[in-house]
Amino acid sequence: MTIGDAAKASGVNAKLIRYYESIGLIPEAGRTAAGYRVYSSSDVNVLRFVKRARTLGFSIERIQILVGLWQDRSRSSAEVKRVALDHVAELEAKIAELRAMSDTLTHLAHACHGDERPDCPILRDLEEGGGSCCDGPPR
Amino acid sequence: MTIGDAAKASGVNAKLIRYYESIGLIPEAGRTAAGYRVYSSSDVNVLRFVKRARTLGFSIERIQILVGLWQDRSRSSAEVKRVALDHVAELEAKIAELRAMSDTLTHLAHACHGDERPDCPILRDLEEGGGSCCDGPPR
DNA sequence: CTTGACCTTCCAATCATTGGAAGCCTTATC
DNA sequence: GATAAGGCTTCCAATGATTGGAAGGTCAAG
Repeated sequence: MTIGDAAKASGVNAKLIRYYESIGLIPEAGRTAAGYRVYSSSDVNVLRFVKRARTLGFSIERIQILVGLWQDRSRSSAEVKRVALDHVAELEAKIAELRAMSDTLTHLAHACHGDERPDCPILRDLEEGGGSCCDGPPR
Repeated sequence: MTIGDAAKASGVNAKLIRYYESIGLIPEAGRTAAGYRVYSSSDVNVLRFVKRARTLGFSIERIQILVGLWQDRSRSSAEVKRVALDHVAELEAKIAELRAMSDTLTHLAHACHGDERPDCPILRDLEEGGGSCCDGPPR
């Protein structure tokens, strides 16, 4: 299989496969006499694993670890679970951050007339640093 | 005020102030005879506006627009609101994406024993592409 | 033998921010 | 006046993951 075939079979862009190789996420592929990279179906399995892990938002660094655990028959599921839960914690932190942004902005936009007049609570918030306008009692 | 003073007053790193100037987000600062950048309190206000907007997750591109509207007395609040709501839509899309990742992983981790044995539903999901393991009926 | 589709490497851009290096300016102290 | 500290300047580079393009080699079919 050439890199293009492996790309189709795995769903990972050929360009990205080369990148993954360059950073050491996947091992260096074999080469034909002409210098073309050669892939086996087990290489494609690794690429599919990586793709699924990326879909779940794992960083390349964590995927390195996961691939290592995957191929280690003496792994403990506790190790895998810890990597996954570390990632979940990061996802939840990011979600909370975005949630706070969205809620603040939604609140401000709701208070904005949205007409032809220039007066706007959104700009007032940005101007004042979001300190204390319109907020309920602090808890 | 020097750039360091403006940084302290606005909360925006001096390095970042230079960057914002280089990309045209803020106008070029005046200079002393020796070439030092000079800032006024109104410059600091702009920096604070930018900082607050970044805190709310606005892209630099959108902040350009917001600063323009802020300084445009003939703006309509509808324009501001639209920019804000566009951003809210992006935030919500991102949140939904991360939510799906987190939920999937939480589910998988829950099904993982997390002990010394190698068997692990998380790795099985990554291996199989998350196709049909453990899912309820598709809707 | 030419065309087109593939492959190769290298460099660059994305987005916002941070870091360092090398060198100049200002201020304070000796 | 020398010197040291600390702030300022510019330029270059790195982050993370991915994508884009350019320039050139290779393979298969016609």
